[in-house]
Amino acid sequence: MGRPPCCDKAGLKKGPWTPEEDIILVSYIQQHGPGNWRAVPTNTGLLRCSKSCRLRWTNYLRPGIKRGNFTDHEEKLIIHLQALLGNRWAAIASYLPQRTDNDIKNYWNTHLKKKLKKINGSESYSREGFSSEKHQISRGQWERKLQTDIQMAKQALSDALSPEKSSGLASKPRGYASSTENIAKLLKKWMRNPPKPASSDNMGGIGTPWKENKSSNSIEMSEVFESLEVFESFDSSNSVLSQSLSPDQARLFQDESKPDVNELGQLTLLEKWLFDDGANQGKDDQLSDIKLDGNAIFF
DNA sequence: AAGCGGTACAACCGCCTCCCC
DNA sequence: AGGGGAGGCGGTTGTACCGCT
Repeated sequence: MGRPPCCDKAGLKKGPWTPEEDIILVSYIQQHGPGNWRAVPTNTGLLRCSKSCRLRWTNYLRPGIKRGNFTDHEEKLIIHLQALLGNRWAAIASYLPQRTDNDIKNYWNTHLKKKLKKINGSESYSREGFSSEKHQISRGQWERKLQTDIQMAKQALSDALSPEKSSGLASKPRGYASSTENIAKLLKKWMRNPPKPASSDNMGGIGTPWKENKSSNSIEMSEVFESLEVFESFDSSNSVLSQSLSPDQARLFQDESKPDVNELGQLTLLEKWLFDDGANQGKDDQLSDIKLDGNAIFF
């Protein structure tokens, strides 16, 4: 007797999630908190496998997720981090707490890959990312850019990890109201744009009612951009990176096309900077306020 | 106006890692 | 210490939408 399959094919529903399912999932998580995903389908009656529930939550329903266009800064940060970490989307996503790994992965595959190919030409860009030997940006420039982005990421990360500022990512069972609002919002949209009657809907679903209506998001998004513009103006003139790096350490950031043992060191260093550098808390406090406001706008 | 191709993104699949017994 | 199971992760696919011809 093997292990009970987590995704028992028989009787399980696949395909797009319906609003009803979302509501059931969210209300369950409101009560019990995320985790113990195996118990979720059993306790909720959802005909979904535990993985599917977890994925739906983490990629879509979780509070604090920012949707829509990626900002320039986010884009650059992703590019830098991808160069550093390779296709470790979860690790990259941890530096952009409002984005999911899936989102980042999709964005990379659909936008950035092509963009970088265009910019750098096929020679200097490989499937893994940059080949830094041929990278056109000089090391100094690149370090400065990275430094700026790291400052941003640091703040975002500390916000996400800070209990009082966190938008509820921690595993506390309470505090998922924003998620409910999220659902309510989506439901409104869904009511406004009800799905076309599916002629051959044998998946049991109702098509893809959830596709974000891009035009109807314009107001929200402009607000988001407003708040991020402050982000953009963030002055990162301190040279944390160059000051805290020995030449050897700095070299770690140079050649990166394939994750290897060194890379763990890189990640550790990166995280060290993100967490340890408390010298710029003044700026960070400003940013925290901005971000809090931003969250208030999002949800 | 219709058809077609490209793009974006949600969701699935299968492997891997970590934790618990 | 070893095995089993749950959760996590990255790659890939399916499909709806959009713009161009």
